[in-house]
Amino acid sequence: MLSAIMEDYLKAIYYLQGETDERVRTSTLAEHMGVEQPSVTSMVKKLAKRDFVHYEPYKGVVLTDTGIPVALEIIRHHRLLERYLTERLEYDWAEVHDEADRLEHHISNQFADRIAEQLGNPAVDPHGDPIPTADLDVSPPQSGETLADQQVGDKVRIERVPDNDPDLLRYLSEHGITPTTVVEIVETTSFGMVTLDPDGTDERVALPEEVARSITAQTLTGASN
Amino acid sequence: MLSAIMEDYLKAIYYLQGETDERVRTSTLAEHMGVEQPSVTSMVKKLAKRDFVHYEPYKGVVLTDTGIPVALEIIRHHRLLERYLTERLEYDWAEVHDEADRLEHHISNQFADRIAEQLGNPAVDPHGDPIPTADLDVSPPQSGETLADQQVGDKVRIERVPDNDPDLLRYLSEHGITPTTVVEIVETTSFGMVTLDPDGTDERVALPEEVARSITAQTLTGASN
DNA sequence: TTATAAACTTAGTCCCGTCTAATTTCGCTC
DNA sequence: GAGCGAAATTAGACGGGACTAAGTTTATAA
Ligand SMILES: [Mn+2]
Ligand SMILES: [Mn+2]
Ligand SMILES: [Mn+2]
Ligand SMILES: [Mn+2]
Repeated sequence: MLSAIMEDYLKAIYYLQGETDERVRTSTLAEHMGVEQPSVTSMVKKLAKRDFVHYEPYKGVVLTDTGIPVALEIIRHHRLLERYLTERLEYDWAEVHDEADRLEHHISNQFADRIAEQLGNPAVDPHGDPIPTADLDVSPPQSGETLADQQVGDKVRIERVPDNDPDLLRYLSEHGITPTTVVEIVETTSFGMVTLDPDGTDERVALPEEVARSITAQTLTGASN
Repeated sequence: MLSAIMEDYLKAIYYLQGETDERVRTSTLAEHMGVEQPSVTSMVKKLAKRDFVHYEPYKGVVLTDTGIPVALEIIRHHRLLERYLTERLEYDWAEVHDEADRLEHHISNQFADRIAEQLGNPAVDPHGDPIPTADLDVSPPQSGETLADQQVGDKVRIERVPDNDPDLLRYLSEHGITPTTVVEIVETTSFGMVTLDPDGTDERVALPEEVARSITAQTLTGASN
């Protein structure tokens, strides 16, 4: 009916168009999928012919109302699998992404619903990303803020971390940083380094600003308090 | 590395060549895979070039020592998944086959080992088929006998049932026939009907001889006792 | 307003796994 | 050992998804 590859394209388009429904450019999609641009052009034409995306040559693509639920279904599968693997099959949160990225295309909705039930219908995956419900409602991001937006002295609660970099995930969990962790910003430098103090420990954790910008967090108290 | 389709061919060849290492003919394989003969010829050439099978034109194929472990790995995945789905995710034994037949190609060995561990390394799947161990040892069939080989009055213990016919599986479980069930043969007819009495109940269960021949069973006591 | 670089699409090729139609080989009977 | 039907193979095509090379379009900036 719809190949695993096509599903990955739809998922990527969903992710890249973000909240703002921006058109996703061929080059962006090519970069993200790890293929050359002509492969993308050829694929988006097929997706457009089957009405999963609006495609305007030279302008990019946007998901249609047909495409969105397909993307959300796959995302639901992915995040439920990640949660199930970590909670029930003793996977480390750094390992789950690749396994989930394959299996998401091959489990039935029944399978997804069963593991959701086993887990008590969790709202978020191990990286803090929201899990769409069975009828594909997805909660909006709690805040748009990232660790890079903070001032020295701010205390913030980590919301979500990127899920596709095992090394980073291992580093973060080794230093006690996971979603719901509270950290204080202890230093920011002009050359792009952010230093954190997790939870009231004395440990310092340093992150490049680009990484800090990929971690979202909710402000608890400002430096002014 | 090896496509899901190729894995299914190898699994089919393993199944069809059976214990006896008979050559599997193109037509048999085509029938079993639900494809036309030229598709099989073309595929077995590819498998032969990659040394998974010995192929002799017009004579058929046999798995090589390279091909056998690949087939066994997939069979291990399949049967572990069936067991996991029935035991942990509330699937009915009639439903598990199709889900397992897809997922078997996409779970990692790590995933398989984890669910095996969760289940306590079971020896058989829900249909009574042996599950190869992590190092791919597979126990030989307990006996070669089937329900069609029995005499009236014999008591036998059901060993394994075919796993790919949901209607049959539903029928059997509704009438209390599963692996390890003990049944008595109460009637066999010249026109190919076998009637059973499960376990000491008064219920009669009738099966066509062809179906009876697909169910293996171990003789407990003969009519002469 | 036009030149130029970057982005994008088109054209053509390849491998995969399937198909139909045509041909060859096998195995058996006479 | 010739003939014949069944089984298998070869030939050629197609859709999926990728690639490289070549040609367009767009955006930008002189
Ligand atoms: Mn994927
Ligand atoms: Mn995740
Ligand atoms: Mn399969
Ligand atoms: Mn089975």
